[in-house]
Amino acid sequence: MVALMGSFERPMTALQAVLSELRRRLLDGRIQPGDPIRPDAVGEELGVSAVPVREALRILEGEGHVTNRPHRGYVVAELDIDDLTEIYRIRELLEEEAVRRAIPKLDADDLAELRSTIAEMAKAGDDVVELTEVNRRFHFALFEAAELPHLLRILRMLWDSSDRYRLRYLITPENRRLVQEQHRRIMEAIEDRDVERVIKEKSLHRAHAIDTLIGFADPVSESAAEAVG
Amino acid sequence: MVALMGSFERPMTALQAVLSELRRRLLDGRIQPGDPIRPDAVGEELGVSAVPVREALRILEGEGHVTNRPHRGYVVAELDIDDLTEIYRIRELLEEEAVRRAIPKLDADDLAELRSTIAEMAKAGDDVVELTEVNRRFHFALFEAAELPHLLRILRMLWDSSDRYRLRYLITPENRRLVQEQHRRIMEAIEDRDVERVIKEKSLHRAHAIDTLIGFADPVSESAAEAVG
DNA sequence: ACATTCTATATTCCATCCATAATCAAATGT
DNA sequence: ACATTTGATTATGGATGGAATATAGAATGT
Repeated sequence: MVALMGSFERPMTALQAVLSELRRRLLDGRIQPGDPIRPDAVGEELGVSAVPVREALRILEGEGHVTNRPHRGYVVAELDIDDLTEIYRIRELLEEEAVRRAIPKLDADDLAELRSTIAEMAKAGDDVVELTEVNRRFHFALFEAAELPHLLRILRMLWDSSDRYRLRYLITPENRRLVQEQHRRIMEAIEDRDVERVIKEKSLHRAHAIDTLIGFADPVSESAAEAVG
Repeated sequence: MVALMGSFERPMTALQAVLSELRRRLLDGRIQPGDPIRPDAVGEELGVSAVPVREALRILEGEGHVTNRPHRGYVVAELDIDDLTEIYRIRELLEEEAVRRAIPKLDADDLAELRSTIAEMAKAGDDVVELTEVNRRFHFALFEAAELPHLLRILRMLWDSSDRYRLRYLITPENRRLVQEQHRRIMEAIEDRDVERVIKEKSLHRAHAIDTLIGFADPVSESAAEAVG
């Protein structure tokens, strides 16, 4: 048998379908913070039962997207200014480590991948969802080279939980232009294998984002309650 | 109505019961890395159906304790030397931040809590499971003072995923003695509000643990596959 | 009028049952 | 003898229905 291509069309489970649909809705704002999510209703809408929906919600709960209180259901989590600031601080700590490990390991393919995402970004134009995804691919193409699976997992979690807010950052044309410029500067530093400069440019990138994001976020609400003991 | 005590005896859901039972078994080694976990079998054993077991497994999957491949079931994840090293490195980065933020905020109650865990530890004697739990309470009593919920969540995840191995570290009387000594030294630095010294002592504490743990771990297996896409 | 208890409703949580995908062994063909 | 295909078995993933819990509103008492 020949080596079959990258990832074959596996029969998608209902869980996977529901999960990616809920993620999309959380990202594009069709489901808002504070909204309750009713497994039965979602299931009916998507043509599945409540069971796989509940499993999807457990996963989203683990990622911090929704909160659950026993017998009271699921609610979309809110991130206030403190939450966003904290998440960006953690990202700063972990991404610096990822970059340090990644830069020396980058091979030709990785560099090509990075350059191509920059090109894609230019082509994406004003499609904000697309831009958010490409932006993410750019940064993770770098992180992945570090070959630190646990670190990567945590970074994915952190990006996931703030994707929704990052999308709003890209709504203004001014910010879209700026992001492209910053990516180019980061890319130059990467090509020079200048670790410290990459870290610095990425810090500036993050700093501008978080400063703007803070304007969008809810002033300060009490932190979402823990769950499931 | 009077304010009712800390946390009232809520009617535990089957999910919660299964989840804590599975956690216990993962911790004390009754379920070993590589073992498959069959929802139906576990459910029958615990007197519940497969449904809540599967939800519990989704949560454990999110925490990295088990892996799942669609239609192929759940398997307890293995941590090799690389995994443990990586996890301890991430802990180092994040715990340093937690300590920096926590120390200035510690109040009298927090200090009392910390001291009491040290006393408990002395009393625990040779009960390794108990010691593991108290050890954990000591460190998290400190981290919690930082009031960084997301950071705390990640740290809990990291500790969870390596609890199993940490327990084996405490099996030798020599290590048990050492841990007590190290806690005392950390405590002294805390009482002096000497941030840098706390960080340094905690680093030594971790370093000794990871050096020993590496002896227990599997040499190197390929990393566990991702899941659920 | 206010607080408390009772009742009705909605929704969660879970047990049972079933369809489908994956696995293993036997059978077939080259 | 070896690879491939077929068929039987097992466990997963999901649908349906029902018991238990929380919530909101009505009824009752002070």
